[in-house]
Amino acid sequence: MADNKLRNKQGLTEEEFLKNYDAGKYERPSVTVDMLIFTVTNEERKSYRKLPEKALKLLMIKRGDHPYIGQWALPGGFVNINESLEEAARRELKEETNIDNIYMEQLYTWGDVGRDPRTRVISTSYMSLVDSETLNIKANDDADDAKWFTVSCKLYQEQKTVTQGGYILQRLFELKLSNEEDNLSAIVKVVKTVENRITTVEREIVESHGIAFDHAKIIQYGIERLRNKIEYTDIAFNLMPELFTLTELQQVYEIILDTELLKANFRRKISGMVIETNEYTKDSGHRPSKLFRFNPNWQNLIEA
Amino acid sequence: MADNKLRNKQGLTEEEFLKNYDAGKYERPSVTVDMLIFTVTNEERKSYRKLPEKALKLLMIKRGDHPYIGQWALPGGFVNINESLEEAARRELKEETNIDNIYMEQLYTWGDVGRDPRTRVISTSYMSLVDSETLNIKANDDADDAKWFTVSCKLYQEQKTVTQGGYILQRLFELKLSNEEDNLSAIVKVVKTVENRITTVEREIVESHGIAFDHAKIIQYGIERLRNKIEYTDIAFNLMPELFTLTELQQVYEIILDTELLKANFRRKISGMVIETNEYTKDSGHRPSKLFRFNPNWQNLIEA
DNA sequence: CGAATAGTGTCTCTTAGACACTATTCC
DNA sequence: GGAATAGTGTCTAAGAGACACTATTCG
Repeated sequence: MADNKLRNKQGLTEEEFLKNYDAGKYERPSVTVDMLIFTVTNEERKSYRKLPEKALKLLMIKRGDHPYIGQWALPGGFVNINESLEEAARRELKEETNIDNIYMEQLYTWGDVGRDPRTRVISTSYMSLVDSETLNIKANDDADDAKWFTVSCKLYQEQKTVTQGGYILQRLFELKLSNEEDNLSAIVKVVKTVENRITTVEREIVESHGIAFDHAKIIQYGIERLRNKIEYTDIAFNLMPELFTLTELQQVYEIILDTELLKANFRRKISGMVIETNEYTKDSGHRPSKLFRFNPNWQNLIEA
Repeated sequence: MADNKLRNKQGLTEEEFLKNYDAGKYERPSVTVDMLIFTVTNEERKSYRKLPEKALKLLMIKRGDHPYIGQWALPGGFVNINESLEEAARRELKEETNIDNIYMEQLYTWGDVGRDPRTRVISTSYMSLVDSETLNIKANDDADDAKWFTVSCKLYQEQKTVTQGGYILQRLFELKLSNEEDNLSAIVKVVKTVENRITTVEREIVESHGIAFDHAKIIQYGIERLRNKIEYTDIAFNLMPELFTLTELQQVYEIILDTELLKANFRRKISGMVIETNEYTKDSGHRPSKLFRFNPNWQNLIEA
């Protein structure tokens, strides 16, 4: 901290300055955290001999009050004046999932003026990845209901326009959230502009059915980040149970990346991240497969 | 937006609800933006035949008031209630550099409770990259002085401790900011913990000489991001003038990454990102070199 | 010519992608 | 045997890294 004896232009020491500091001079925005809590679950198996398919799930909360009453929003809430952003995020996470110790990462801070019709709200979004076996949902107080939705986010239109000094790349993503009861959807437009060496990316919600606030944008951004990071980090293992087969791991990569991967190549790529055990799956209706665990000593080359 | 006719538990429509909404219920933090404005400049050439060396520069502002009076802080300021985060960042950028249209990217939001001794402040940091030729510094109102500092951030200690379920990787970075008049420095500790498949990264300022608030941490984070992104995106070109030689471009990569690169390999790597012109450097004291410009149609494979 | 920088060719090793093949279990 | 999944070997093409070489300008 600064030297206490220095005086400012008004002749005040730091101590005097801080005592007189009026924090109420400016009107302040509210600050919230929004949580993207992802997990991967096994769906019903189609035949007793087939493997169950996996699905990427996102936790949403039904709004019980205005605004967007009856629509679905990301879990989250206001940041208390005496807790850090991260503490607020962990608190929300605990309230929703009843789990303490899970992977969490700050994504982005959304600060547009009209985001929330109640008042000016700036929101920092966090992404959390949970293994579904460890999971146990607990409903929140100020919300009607918390439910898992199967998420998909597909690029369905891409348009590139070449300009004098660059180009405009416009992409439309269709975001779908569904479970037994509800089907939500949204279209998010992502526009990347390159003009005179300057790149800008803008996101806009074109339409939103049943998804509150600007949360469709936040979800699309989160899925994009998840897709990027799964390629060069080990975050996927946060979605896995303690022991898993390589096919299960591959399925998780496939639903997140929304592509099919070749088995042999996949296994080579992740070979350093896993440790073989001596256990095997049972009652599979076909050849049992070896179980693996995460290798915590895998060294990530790129990330900090 | 939600259906206006729906009524909440208190029997209010959305219109009625919003009219009665009391935004003042909770104490709110202040929200600021902090700008990391980087540029690359040519230093004095040592001999008339040698090429000038390049230096990575960061703009800092001398604090004219408490707290941290006399120390140096990142440019930035409070977010007004009627402007978006990004607008606030662009406004600060314009105030400091007098330039409108430059590269800017949101980095991270810092929300620890004790960050600012005046009051609770949550700050979103942005990184901007400017070509030094286009630059023209304009001093800020509430600051004594704005000055460019040569930045370096070196890893000088790395310690890995293996635990039962993972490891702890502790890294110490030495951050140095210097110009003709001032030498600032800080040591930032970055601890990566992997335990039971969960990865956590924490940053802590071990010591800070002349750098205000937690800004040493923010700078270290920004440089890390810059180093990562220069490897797989085209952001480096924001630091280049319209026309440049490949050696200049390589020098920019080298000072940011803090390593020497092999010329032939570097040229192969960036060949798709540049367009050859018919112009050459003059009066170089040796063989002139071809000038290139950025190729705006270079397709980035990874990023959105 | 020599100092300094510009610019190119090529070898090696690693990795990503595609494909084909073998192995094992249960019914 | 057949259905289903487990698991491996190998070819090819692209890329990263290291190194050596040639080219051009100015003084």
